[in-house]
Amino acid sequence: MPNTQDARFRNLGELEQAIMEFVWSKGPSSAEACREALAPRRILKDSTVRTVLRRLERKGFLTHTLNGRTYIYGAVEPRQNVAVRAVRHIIDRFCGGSVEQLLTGMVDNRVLGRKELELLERKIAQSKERKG
Amino acid sequence: MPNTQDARFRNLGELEQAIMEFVWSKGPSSAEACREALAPRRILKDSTVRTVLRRLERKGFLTHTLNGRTYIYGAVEPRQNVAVRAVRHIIDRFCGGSVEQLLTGMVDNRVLGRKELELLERKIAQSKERKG
DNA sequence: ATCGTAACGCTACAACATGTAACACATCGG
DNA sequence: CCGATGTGTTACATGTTGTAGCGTTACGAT
Repeated sequence: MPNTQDARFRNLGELEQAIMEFVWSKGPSSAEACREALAPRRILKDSTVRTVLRRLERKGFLTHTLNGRTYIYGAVEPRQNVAVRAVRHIIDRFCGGSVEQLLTGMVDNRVLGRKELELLERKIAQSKERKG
Repeated sequence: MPNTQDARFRNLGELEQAIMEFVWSKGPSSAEACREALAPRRILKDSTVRTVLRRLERKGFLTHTLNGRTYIYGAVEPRQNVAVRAVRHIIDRFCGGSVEQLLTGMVDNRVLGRKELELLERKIAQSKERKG
């Protein structure tokens, strides 16, 4: 039985990750732009970059528009949304869907420390104002 | 270039997940116990279960002790720690290591809602009492 | 001591994911 | 019409995961 998980919940590969990172930071970009951006660290043929871009599009991370006959790939969702979706997936898988369990664990593991809690406190206050 | 990520940051496969789930919920268990637990949903040869258990041990999710000549596999870490580690990994990859970014995203995406924020508020209060 | 059985590791294989690229096709400008 | 540019197709190596066959070893009953 193959892995049935939706691709968007799986980890991206290293190169996929790097390319997404670039598109997220620089905005919609051509294949060539991606290739050049990666060039300092890894030399890739453009067909390589193109293949990965196409795969990322098929997986739902990117879409392209046309500029002349050049594909401009842009992220479907901002980084943060992808991160949140991934986290929600973890919550479902490891915490029985309970966000609290995760938060508790994060505090216990000092991933959420004093500073973050105080930030959240402010955010809670804001949220209360906004919505009643 | 293969994927260099530490195994403990990768998603577990479906069967691996199921087995971890069982061990986490029922505590240290033999291969047979695992097999029987999964049996209602999927019929597996014991060599299958054993292989996966061994892999999980190699990956650092399980350890075994001996009971007679039977291996008893127990989780190295509780679920929540694994979840938190996975989340931290996401934070590093998608949020530039900033927990705040993730939390903000979670609020924006309504993964953290009113209820959770209030729970966190209490937790913050507790934390303040405890540590000064 | 012997033999079946329980428990284990080793090896293998198919399916899929990912990095990587060669090549072939289309098209735009000169 | 030709080369440069941009794209899709196909392929292949390596690694992961699900699945299992087999061979080996040791324990308990005869």
